[in-house]
Amino acid sequence: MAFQSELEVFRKFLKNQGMRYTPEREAIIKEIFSIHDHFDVDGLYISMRRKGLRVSKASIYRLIPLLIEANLIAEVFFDKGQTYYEHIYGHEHHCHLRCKECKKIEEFSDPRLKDLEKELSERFGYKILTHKLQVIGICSKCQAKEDSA
Amino acid sequence: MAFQSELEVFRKFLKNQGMRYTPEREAIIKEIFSIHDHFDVDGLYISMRRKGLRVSKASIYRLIPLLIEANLIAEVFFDKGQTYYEHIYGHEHHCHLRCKECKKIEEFSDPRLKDLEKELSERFGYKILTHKLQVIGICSKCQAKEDSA
DNA sequence: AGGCTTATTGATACTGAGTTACAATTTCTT
DNA sequence: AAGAAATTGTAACTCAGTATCAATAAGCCT
Ligand SMILES: [Zn+2]
Ligand SMILES: [Zn+2]
Ligand SMILES: [Zn+2]
Ligand SMILES: [Zn+2]
Repeated sequence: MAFQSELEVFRKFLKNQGMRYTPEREAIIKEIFSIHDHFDVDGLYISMRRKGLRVSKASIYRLIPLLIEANLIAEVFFDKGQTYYEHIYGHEHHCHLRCKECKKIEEFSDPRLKDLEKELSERFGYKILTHKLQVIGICSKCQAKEDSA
Repeated sequence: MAFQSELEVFRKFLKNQGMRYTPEREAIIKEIFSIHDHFDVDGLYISMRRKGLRVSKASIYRLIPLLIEANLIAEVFFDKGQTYYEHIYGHEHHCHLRCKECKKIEEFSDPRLKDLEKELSERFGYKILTHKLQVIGICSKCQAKEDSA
C-alpha cells in the first residue's frame, strides 16, 4: 500500500464517519503538519493568524479530537494548563525526557517498552493501544546553574 | 533512621521553609493519607465535607504543591480536566496501566525502567528525578463488550 | 502568659482552557 | 439545482485553578 498523505488519510476518515471536508479543516491540518515540533492550540492559532489564515479557535478545538481519533496526532503532555500535541502519522513512536527547570525536551525510543507492553498485555489481559513515558530530570545546563547558585 | 509518619515529615518540611503547621493542613493531610487510592481535589473536598471537616478548597489547592515538594504525594495523571494524585511516601514507585473505556487502573512496576533512567542520564547528561509511564489499553471486560457490539 | 510579627485562612473575584448553543453558511448527495 | 445535514464563527458559558485581601492564628521572644 502506497504512502498516503495526512490529508488523504483524514479525508478518508471523515468520509467513513459521514463528516465533511472543509477549507477550515484543511487549513488547520496543513498548518499542523507544517510544524515539526510539539504544539498547542494557542500557538497554532497565533501562527495561523500571522499568516492571514482566519479560522476560529473553536474549529481548532473541534478538530483536534478528530485528528487524534484518526491517529494523525497525539497528546504528548499537559503542563501548567497547556496541552501539547505532536504528529504521530509517519513517525516512529518515541518518548520524552523533560528538564524540570527549563522545559527542554529530548526524544528517545527504547525497544524494551514494546516487550513490557507485551508482558502487561498477557499479565492483565489488556489489549494495549499505546504508552506514554515521560522521564523528568534536570539538564546539564540547569544542573550547572544550580551548582553555582 | 526510624520510620517517620507523613505528618512528622511534613512538619519538618514546613519548619525548614519557615511555614506553619495549622489544623487545616493537618486535617487535609490526614484525609489524604486515609485514602489509599488515587484522588483529586474535588473528591477530597467532598469527602471532607461529608465528615464535617470544614476547610476551603483554596487551602487544599494551596497545600498540594507543598506535599509534592515534600515528596509525600505526586501527580499521577490528568484526564478530562481532572488532575489525580497519589501518595508516594512509603510506597514503591509504580506505573499505571489504564483502560481507555472504563478508566480502570492497574498498577505495576518494572526494574527495566531504572536501567533506562540510568542510560538516559548518561546519554543526555540529565540528572533524572523520576519517570511517569502510562500504558493505555482496553481491559478484558471492555474487549468483550466491544466484540459483542 | 502576653505581645508582636508574619503566615495562613476563607470568601470572593478573577483567569484562561475548553465547551456549548445557535443562527448563518456550506458541503455533499441525489 | 435543491434539500438535508454538518460545519462555521460568535458569544455565552463551565469549571479548575489562582490571586486578592481583610480577619485570624501560629510561632517566637521576652
Ligand atoms: Zn534545563
Ligand atoms: Zn515528541
Ligand atoms: Zn475497561
Ligand atoms: Zn498508582
